[in-house]
Order: sequence, then structure tokens, then C-alpha cells
Amino acid sequence: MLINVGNKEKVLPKLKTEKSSSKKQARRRKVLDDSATVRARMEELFGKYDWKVVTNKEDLVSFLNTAEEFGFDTETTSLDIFKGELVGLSFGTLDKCIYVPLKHKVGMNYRGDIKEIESILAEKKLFGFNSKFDMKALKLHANLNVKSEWCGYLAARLMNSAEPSNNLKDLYVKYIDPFDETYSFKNLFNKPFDEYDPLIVGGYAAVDAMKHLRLGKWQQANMSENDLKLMYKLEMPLTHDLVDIELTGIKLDIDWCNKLIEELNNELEEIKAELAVEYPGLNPGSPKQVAEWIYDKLKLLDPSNGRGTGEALLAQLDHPLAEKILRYRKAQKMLSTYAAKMPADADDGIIHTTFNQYGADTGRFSSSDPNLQNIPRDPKFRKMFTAREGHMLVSCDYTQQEVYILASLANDATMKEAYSRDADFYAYMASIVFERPYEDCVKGGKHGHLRDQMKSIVLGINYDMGLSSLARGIGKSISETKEIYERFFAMCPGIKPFREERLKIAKEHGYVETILGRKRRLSALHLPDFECEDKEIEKFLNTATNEYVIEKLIEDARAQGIQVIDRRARKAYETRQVVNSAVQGSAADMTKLAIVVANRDEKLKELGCKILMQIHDEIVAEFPEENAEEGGKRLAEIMKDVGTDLIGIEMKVTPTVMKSWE
DNA sequence: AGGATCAGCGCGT
DNA sequence: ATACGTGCTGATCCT
Repeated sequence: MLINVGNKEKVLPKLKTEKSSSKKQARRRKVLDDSATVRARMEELFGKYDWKVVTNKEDLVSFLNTAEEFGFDTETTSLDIFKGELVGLSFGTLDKCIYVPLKHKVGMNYRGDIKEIESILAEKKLFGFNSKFDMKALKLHANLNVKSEWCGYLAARLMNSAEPSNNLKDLYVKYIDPFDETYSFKNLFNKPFDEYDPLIVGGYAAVDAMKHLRLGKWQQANMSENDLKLMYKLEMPLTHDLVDIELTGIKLDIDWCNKLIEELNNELEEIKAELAVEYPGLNPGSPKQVAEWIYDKLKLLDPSNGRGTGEALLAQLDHPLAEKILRYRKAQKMLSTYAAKMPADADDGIIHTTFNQYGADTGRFSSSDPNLQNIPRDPKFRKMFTAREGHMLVSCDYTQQEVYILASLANDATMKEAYSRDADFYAYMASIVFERPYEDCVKGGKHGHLRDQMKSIVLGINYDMGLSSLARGIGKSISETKEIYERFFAMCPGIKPFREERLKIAKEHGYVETILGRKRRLSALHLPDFECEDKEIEKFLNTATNEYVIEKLIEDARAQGIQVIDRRARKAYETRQVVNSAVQGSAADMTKLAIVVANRDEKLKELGCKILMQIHDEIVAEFPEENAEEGGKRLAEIMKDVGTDLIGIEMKVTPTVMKSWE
């Protein structure tokens, strides 16, 4: 496995690490291009390991008979399994490993059908790293069904959501062998793996399998009981489900895509023609050029607040140029990211996304290549995705999933009461907090706007919004907003203690937990606001309360060349993450568990249910037409029961049956 | 000329 | 000083 997943810097935008320089160095290292050099480099890296190439069934079976647990790995010619080939397969014990070449263009390949070892593999515990990729590749290209016991990537994410790198090589050096050299496919090889002789490069593949086992065993021995449970009850079953979900894919309505493409292209041409007349030379896709027109040539805005050209800013301008730019960007986005992108990514008219089941540090999924979790709400674009012949799509979504979870985690009597009534939640909450009759607070009622305000406030609580941004959101003054906020906290007595309790735990232990005990690590909350080489200044800064005095002191100290570390922004950021992660991460727990349970439900199996995708609080599945109605009900029921069991509040799930997604 | 990376932007829950 | 993502284009740096 060559993918480096989930390895993004997640820090305040301003903070930088020294990571980029080492990457540059790696890039400069000379690529190996002649076989003698490759041979020498392979020997240098893998000569110390006990590895060999296996090309016949007897040797393979006899190796597999030596142990019960193996690391495993696959080699492919592309990270997109639908474009690439399966080139080989490797297995490793803790000290021996083998490479089984399947489709090398040079040297000898395995003689026989690898499918024949399926039953042997079923008896073994296979440790992978991002093993979903390998399972997919084996299933797609060799019809070989494998269920991995362990995924080192998922385990690493569970053990430390803030791990600086989730790359196998980095984890291996950090936890298993500090003297092992890190290397990557790219700086070892300059042509596809199948163009090398397995006898020369087999070590590269075989050793990874061994490393997978070594890392996995270390993780099992060192992770908490609860993390182990999450692996075995949630993430591993889920990763097996995702193999099928991703391989199944979702059908595209190509004709409809083409229609959208044509429409958008026409619109873009029109706008470009209009722009060319009055604003010659302007590329509307270039923020820099747009800024030049707005700030320099037309002087529509004063650049003192920066030279941004974002939507909110342009929309205020009320100028034909701004209006055209916005229309252009919208159409360009819809075309390049959606309408044209989907058919381009499809394989035989089917979209196979890749879900990263631990994509976010909260535990949420992400989706890529293509991302199916940010398809525009506009039904025009959702309609690109359609059910197969004779089938229907069923979409089930949790109603206000995160708000239910907030009510449960905070154990807030008012919010729980709101949910126990069969009423509009936000309208009910508005009627309590603003002390108005419920009927007046419903959508379209006399005080319907209070419902909208309540919605913004609850969203604000979830993101731990500051007063000023909330005030902007609901269109009130800061003091009015403050009053509303205070009334909300008074009427919902669970919320404040919940925040404080979570924050206290986070400060003490450095993490916040979801309902299933998934941990999100935070690094700065336990540290003081300020650190300074001059301890007297440090003490003063950390005890002072006057904002102005603090700023002045920092300024003076820095002017004298005294370093001051100011963690206030980071700590405020992490404070917001504490509140949100508990809720967002618990929501992720809920939807993940629902998929696992649904995929094991006998009735759904009988009904021919195939789950196609997850969009955080929504699961989309496909059923044979005649079963869709019943299947939707069953899927919704399962989701509801899983959620209700988890949080102790009756969840609501709405199924929708449709031919195309909407 | 073409690849890698960054900034700015905008789409979703 | 609103949480979590992916990915496009253009700009820029590098080979």
C-alpha cells in the first residue's frame, strides 16, 4: 500500500511546522533509473530482512502454514484500483516475509490461480495498513475475498487522532524501529512496479507486509481496552462493509451530466463574452486579477481590509462586474467540480468514491475521488446519481442528529422535553426561551423569525461561536445577542455545565471523548496562556486580566527582543473543538454503528439492500424496485434504533424512496 | 514545458 | 476568532 492517508496538518492556519523542508530533501534525492542502482539500493534497504519471492502454490501454502497471523499487502500500478492492475501480493510474519508476483512484466510470476488460497487465508488473521484498499484490489482483480483482522491506519487514528503522520513508514520508525530508514515508492522507483523484476524489488513489497504485522501487534499490545473494542466492534466491521460499498458504487445518469455540462459551458461562454467587452484581458477565474480591477482600476473598495474577492464581499458591491464574476465562479465550480468531474471519474458509468472512514479527527468520514459528501443540494446536480435498472434509491437521514446528541450529552431537561413532544424542535425551544406561545413560533407564524434565530443559536452553541459572529448570524446587536444567549443558558440548564465539564476533562487529560469513547486529542489546553524566558513577565501575563495591559506588555517585551509565546488563540480554538468534537464525533459514532448493524441485518439482506454512500447523517442505499418501500422503512428503523440506544433519546429517521438522488 | 505546492475560493454536513 | 472535510483554478517555484 502506497497511499499516505489522513496526513494533513491540523493546526491553526498561522502555525507552520518544519515538515516541508524534509520533503524537499526527499524529492531531491536521486531517482534510481538503472537496474544496477536499483539492485544496490534494494539490497541496502531490505538486505537485512529475511524475504523471498514465491511463485508456486506449494511454497506459498507452506509459508502460510507456519503461522496464524500475517501481515499482508498488495502492489498495484495505480492508487485508483479501477485504473490500475494488481501486480503482486505479500505476506509476512514477524521475522520472515514473502512476495508473490502476479503480473510483473519482467521476471517470473506466480503460477496458478491465487483464488485457490482463499480458504487458507480465511483461517488466518491478516494485518494490513489501510487494508480496505488491499481488500478491494484483491476482490476486484483476483476475485479473492479477504477479511483483514487489523488495519494499522485505523488503529493509529484511534490511538492518537493528532498523530503528526499516519504514514506507515513514519509510524514504523516512531514506534517499532527508530533505525529503519523511511523511503517512498516515488524516491525509489521511476517506473511502475510491474516493470521491475520481482527478484530485485520483491523486498520492497514483502517487507511492508512484515511491518504491517509488527505495527499491528504493537498497537494491539499498547492501545486501550476501549480502543480495542472500537476496532473490533466498529471500525474493522465497517471497513469490511466499505469494501462492498465502494466496489458497488453508484450509477451516473450520463445523459443528464452531459446536459448539465452543455448548459454550464454555454453560460460560461456568455459571461466571458460579456466580460471581454467591458473588462478586457480579465480572467474571471483569477482572484488576483479580479482584485486588481476591484481595488486598483475601479476602486470599488478600499484595500485596507485586505484584497479579498470572496462571495460575501462581492455580493455587497452591487456592481455589474461583481455580479458577473459571481455568476462565472458559480458556473465554473458546478462544471469543474461536479457536472464534468463525475463522468470523468466514473468507471463504466459507475462512481466509486473512496471513503476515508477516519477522515476527520473527530471520527467522521471523508470522501474523495470524487467527494460524494459535498454534492450541491440543488436537485439538478443530485439527479446525476441514479438507481440501476430495476432498482430504486433509498435515502435515510437522521433528523437534527447533532442537536439530539447535544441534548443527550448535556442531559438538558429542556431540550429533551422539546424532543419528547411531537413538536417542531426549534419552534418549541423558541417559545420557551423567548416566552411566546408555541403556535406563534412555528414556521410562518407570528414570531416565525424567532424559530430561525433559535436555529442559529443552537448551531452557535455547537460550534461554540463567539457573541459577535452569532450577532452577525441573527442580525442583532451584540448586547441583544448576549441577552438572548444568557436567556438560552438559563432555560437550558444542562448546556453550560456540559461545556465546563468537557473542558475540565480536556484540560486535565488532553482529550475529549465521544459517546463511544473515541478520543480527540488536544495539545495546548493544559498549558498556560503565555510562556516567556523572563519568568516575571510570564507570571504577570498569566495572571493579568486587563486586555490592554497584556497587549502592551507583550509589545514591550518583544521590542526588547524577549520571546513571548502567546497561546490564547490556539487555546480558544481548542476550546471550540472540545465542544464540537464531543457532538460531531458522537454523531459519527452513531452513523458508523448504524451502517455496521444495517449491513448485518438479515431482513435487509433478503430485501437486496446495498448501501451506496454516507453523508454524515444520511445513508443512501439501493434496493430492487419492489423492495424499496419496505427496505427504506427497515433501514430507517435500524438507524433509529441504533441512535436511540446510543443516546437514550428517541431519534427520528426519515426514509425517502426515489429513482434519482435529490 | 511540466510537476509540486500554496493561496483563495466555494461546495457539503 | 464557527466545527469538520475535498478539490478546483491560478500563481509561483522548481526541475
